[in-house]
Amino acid sequence: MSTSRPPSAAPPSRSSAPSRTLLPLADEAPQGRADAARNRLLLLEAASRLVAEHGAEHVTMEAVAAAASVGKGTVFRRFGDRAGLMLALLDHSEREYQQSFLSGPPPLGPGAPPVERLVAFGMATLRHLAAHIGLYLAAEDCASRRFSAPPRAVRIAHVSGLLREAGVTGDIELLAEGLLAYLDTALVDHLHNRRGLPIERLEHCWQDLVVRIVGGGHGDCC
Amino acid sequence: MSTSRPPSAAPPSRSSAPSRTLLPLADEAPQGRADAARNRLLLLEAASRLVAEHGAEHVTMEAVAAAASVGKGTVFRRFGDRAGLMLALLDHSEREYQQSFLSGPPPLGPGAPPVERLVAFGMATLRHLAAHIGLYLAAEDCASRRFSAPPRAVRIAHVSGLLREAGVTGDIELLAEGLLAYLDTALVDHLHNRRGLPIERLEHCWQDLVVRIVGGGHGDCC
DNA sequence: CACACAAGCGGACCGCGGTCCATTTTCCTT
DNA sequence: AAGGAAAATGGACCGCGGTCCGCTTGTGTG
Repeated sequence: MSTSRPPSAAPPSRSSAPSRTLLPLADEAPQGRADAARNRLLLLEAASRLVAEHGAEHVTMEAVAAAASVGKGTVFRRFGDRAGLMLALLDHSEREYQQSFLSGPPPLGPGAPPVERLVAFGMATLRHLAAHIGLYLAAEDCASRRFSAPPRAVRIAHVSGLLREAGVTGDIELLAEGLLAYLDTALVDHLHNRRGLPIERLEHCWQDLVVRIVGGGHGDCC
Repeated sequence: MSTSRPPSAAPPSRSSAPSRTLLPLADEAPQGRADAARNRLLLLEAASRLVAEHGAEHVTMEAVAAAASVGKGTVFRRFGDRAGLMLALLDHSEREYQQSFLSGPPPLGPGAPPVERLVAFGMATLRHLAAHIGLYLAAEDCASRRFSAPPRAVRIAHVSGLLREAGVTGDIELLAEGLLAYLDTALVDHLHNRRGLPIERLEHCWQDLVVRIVGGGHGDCC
């Protein structure tokens, strides 16, 4: 795992998957051999079908390999591990979601006051998460994969920025972590899917949380 | 897993481990055969030693079984699964920790104003977590084991109660979940052990968080 | 004390994630 | 077109968590 490694392209993990910038980009295989790119597409297609059919949690790597008529080793070479494959499957919608709050129309995107953007961000995130919960759970299952993945970094940066814009004082970075913890995949799954709380209730509480934290932060109330 | 099961004692999971009340209690094996109780002790002792030697993350179930001179099946019969074993190892300190805020001296225990208790609770939790992080991570590794375990229920109830006492209005239950999310095992591990933030900084931000959330809740500032 | 039966035991077995490496394929160079 | 090296492949292999089931052992009963 640390001895000799090819100079570029596909180190331990994904080959052209999420890691270029902060926003993961996966679809194309800009460099590399033709058969590799073709197999990647075959695999994504097969995986997508299997996930749609049986749910992400029941899709094994071997099944994906078989469905794509490809060796098991190839799946791991292309995507690093199970989480990497799931992340690649999420790439499309994750990018759309990210762009919606990074450069989309207000109140989610730039143009609205930061508090409104923050509230809208939570709503969008909760809904995005709920829509793809299976894949996100599978992409974050083991330990602290969820903290190293690019999506989280983007969200942290975004929330931090909005808090700062909103004039919040204090440990912005940790405050952002704290806020974002409320939007944790497993927590949302637990509250919404296991305990049955409607998303609207989670959204409402998010709004409350934001108002309390931001509202108390720049002291314009006393 | 649902066909025929003995009438009492040890269903699928732990035999006499956490589940009696909300506070897990594990040590004794009140009912059951003598050799079972002896093996349970052997196993706990062996597991404890191995964890101390190699860290919880590197201790395999087979190794524990071997170290206790016992069959692998016995480990699973006694503790259900890996998480159950880790939880059993945590039982002692978890009980001490729980009692410290449920019935200990102020400001952690009853007697102090709720906001102070809440702040003290966060400090205690952060320190408790940091002290046993390896075991907690191992006890919560897979998916949403962390939401079903008794410890979490106790903490939620406690935080909810304090919020209510503090006169906070709104969706108390969800606010409690949100606050507690900041004290999530994996998050604390990430911030403290991976990113190197000192516990004091986490504590300070917890205090900030509590003040913002509670302070804005009963409107005595405007 | 003998007996019967449930409770307990252990290790073979399974499935899955992940690794390794001998072989094959692609593509660049001449 | 030929050659060769890097890149890619695939499936045997490993370790670990978890299950199963035939055998052993402790314990209450007559």
